[in-house]
Amino acid sequence: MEPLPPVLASAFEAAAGGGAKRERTQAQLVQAAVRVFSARGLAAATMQEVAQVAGVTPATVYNHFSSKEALLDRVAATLAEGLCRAINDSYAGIADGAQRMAIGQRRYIWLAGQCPSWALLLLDVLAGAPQVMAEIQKYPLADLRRGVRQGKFKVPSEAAALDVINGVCSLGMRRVALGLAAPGHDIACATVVLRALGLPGARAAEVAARPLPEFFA
Amino acid sequence: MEPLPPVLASAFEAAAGGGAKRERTQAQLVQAAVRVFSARGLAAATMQEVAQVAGVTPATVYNHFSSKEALLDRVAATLAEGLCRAINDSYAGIADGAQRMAIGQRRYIWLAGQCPSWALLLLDVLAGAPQVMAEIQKYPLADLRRGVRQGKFKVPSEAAALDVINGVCSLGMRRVALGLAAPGHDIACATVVLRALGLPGARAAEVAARPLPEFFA
Amino acid sequence: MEPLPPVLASAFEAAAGGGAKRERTQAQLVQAAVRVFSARGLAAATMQEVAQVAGVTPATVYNHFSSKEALLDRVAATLAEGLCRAINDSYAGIADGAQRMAIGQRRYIWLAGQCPSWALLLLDVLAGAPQVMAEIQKYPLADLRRGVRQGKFKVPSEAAALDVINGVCSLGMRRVALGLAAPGHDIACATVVLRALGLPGARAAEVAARPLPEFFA
Amino acid sequence: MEPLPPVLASAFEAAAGGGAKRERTQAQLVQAAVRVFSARGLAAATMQEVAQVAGVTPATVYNHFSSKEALLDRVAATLAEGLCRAINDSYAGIADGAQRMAIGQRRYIWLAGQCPSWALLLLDVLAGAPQVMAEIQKYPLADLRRGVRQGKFKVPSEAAALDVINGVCSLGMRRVALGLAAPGHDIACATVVLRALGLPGARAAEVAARPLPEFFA
DNA sequence: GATGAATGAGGGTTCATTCAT
DNA sequence: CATGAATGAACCCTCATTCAT
Repeated sequence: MEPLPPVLASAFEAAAGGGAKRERTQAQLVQAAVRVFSARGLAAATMQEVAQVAGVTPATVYNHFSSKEALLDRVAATLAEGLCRAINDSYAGIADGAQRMAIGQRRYIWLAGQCPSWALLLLDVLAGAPQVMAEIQKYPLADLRRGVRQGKFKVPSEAAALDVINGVCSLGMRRVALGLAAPGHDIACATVVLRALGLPGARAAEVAARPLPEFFA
Repeated sequence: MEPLPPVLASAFEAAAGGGAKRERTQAQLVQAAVRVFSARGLAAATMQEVAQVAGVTPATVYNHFSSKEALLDRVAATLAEGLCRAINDSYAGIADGAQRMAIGQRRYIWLAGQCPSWALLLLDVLAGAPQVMAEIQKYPLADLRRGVRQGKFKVPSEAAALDVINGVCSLGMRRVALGLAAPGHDIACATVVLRALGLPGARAAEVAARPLPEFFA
Repeated sequence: MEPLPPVLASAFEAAAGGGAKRERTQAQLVQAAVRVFSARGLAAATMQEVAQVAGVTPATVYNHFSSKEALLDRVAATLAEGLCRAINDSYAGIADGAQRMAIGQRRYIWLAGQCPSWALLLLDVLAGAPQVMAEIQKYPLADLRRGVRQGKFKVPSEAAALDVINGVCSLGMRRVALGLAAPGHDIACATVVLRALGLPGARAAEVAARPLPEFFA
Repeated sequence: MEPLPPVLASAFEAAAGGGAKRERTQAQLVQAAVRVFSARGLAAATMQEVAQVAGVTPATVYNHFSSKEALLDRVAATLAEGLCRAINDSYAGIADGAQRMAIGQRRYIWLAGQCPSWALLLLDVLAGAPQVMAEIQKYPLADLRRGVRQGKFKVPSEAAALDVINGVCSLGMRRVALGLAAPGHDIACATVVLRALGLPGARAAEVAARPLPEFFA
């Protein structure tokens, strides 16, 4: 089984590095779960293999997570929040809501190219963990509102705006992760999203194509 | 278990009404599968319950579909193609690519409000039947190209355009099916999609809000 | 699936060539059964595949054979009696009981080298069809008694003699069919059998090594 | 269902008496399997009945044996090695290769009379477990080579010799187990085998008829 | 005589989960 | 806290067999 790609590994480091033993064990279990879920697919993955990959017995997994679903939720939360924060931090210094939005779109899609199987896992677990999905909506929502406040975005409704932001991001990631995308798909996606949010076409293309800030995941 | 909503029932009628017994039985099985998959969820549904709902023995199901996956594929194809065609037919008389696109978006989202559980099932089965998903892409793709030829759409890439079309449609349907959407979400979604495809904001809103043609599913 | 080897095909010809249609159909079914049983193994073979190979429906098979076991019995009988008679006929002109015995041993083992999968099938079906096995005992038993009458064989009991005759023949065939035998295994087997039946060692080896009469199966 | 005959029971005792629980459970499962396989026949036996007879659930059986075939292999190995060793030990003090060979033949055939259903099971499982069969060949092979070294046996090939040894033993056991043998079949079989291996007739009969050493299975 | 369709019965196998130690 | 062992509950799937047409 391939090792965790570096770009994602840091998402687990905070937890794994924490002092308490219980936290460290749980972090190991989550890592094992990520690998098993990713390798086998959500439905086909078994608790027994998670335990085996983590180097413990199934009973131990249940000492930390009361059910498979609970473990899934934790995986979803860990993956999503780690990534969201890392990506959000990467453009902390940028004020323009439109540019922030474009960077977010492009980084997620870029990530899908860097570690495809993990991206597909992320999409899968989020589809099954709605409350986690709701939780991480705060990041795009904040950028959306910032853009609106700045007069750059103008949208019929926040709901429709979120649907386009998340919808394009999901499908763009999937397309890239499956190797079906041409180069520059991230920029194209960012462009259509910005236009959907109300930027004029030329301006959308320009903002979407700006160089990405560095990203330390 | 709720009965098949009328708007979807016609998708099965051709098959169910056909003369040959084999076809009739298969149509019954597909109907039963739709109900069971929808009620239990894709993963939790069992062939035994499908058989029971269809009024046959499990062995009979396997006489017609060699595996659960084969049955799922057929359900996906039946649902998707039936709907796609019905919706497409509903705006056959409309020449404007942008308006056709808006009608498509809105009809799918409207449908999610009419029969939420079927809509969620549709989204689920399509996620697991990529070849069916690919097959039905021809409908939005045709409208997209029509709009481009008419000079109404201008997109960075067909791939990005399809991602926005499908992404917004999926999330919009889900939001409506889950009862999380405000009234008019269909129009809002159509608006953002049209803008993403290059229509100026005002024009997008106007086209998206035009009255829908009648729909006989 | 490989065709029936010529050396065995004739075993079915009498039946297949017979005038009545019912007989011809049954002969086709038996041929199909031989191929399926041989290809899949007795336990794994299914009536449905037999039907398919024979080009009929399963129900038709049951019009001719009341059960799988009945079909198996017929296969056993057809194979065994066809072979026994052909081999027996091949040394009809030889009076010496010892030589007849040696020829029989060697022909069966030679056959296992010519068509291994059929030989293994024969061994399998005979193991499961004791009455057929009993029926074909008459051939070696006749040669045994002939040898005894001629004063060439001297055995503690007919039962022990049959056990050695059949035991060596079975294992020798299996060994050859599995490709585990050195050249000349047929002669070696015939030699030990003749010795077991009372021939002095040198004479056993000489008789066992005599040229085989022609064989038209 | 008849209990394990004492003469075979000891083959399981070492394992059953062992301290570790896992080993004890496996020994129970093997015992249960022996009884079920023997009562129902190899093909018709089910894991569920094995579990029931062992007093556990089917899942437990699969905790110890990954498949029905794995269980069968273990049964074959346990039966065969236990018996082989016990019989071999019973004539440990005898130097004469011919006599050792005769004792082996007779003991196996005697055993078939003592516990017929177990003998038939043994023959069945060995037919389906070639690697176990190969493993236990070392016992007769050693005696064969010993006899050859002692100048008592003279055989055309080891392969033919093994075929006669095993062939007669198998058929002799089966005949006795099925109740088809006259008294003294064991001696008759041993006689023909010794003659096949090169002993002169009179000497073969004398050696084969010597009293058997005691046997504590 | 042949068939299309259906089935009854059950088999092997899996896996989330529990509990005494 | 971790474990070894066990389990309950089903599931998917198979196949010999039947019967109206």
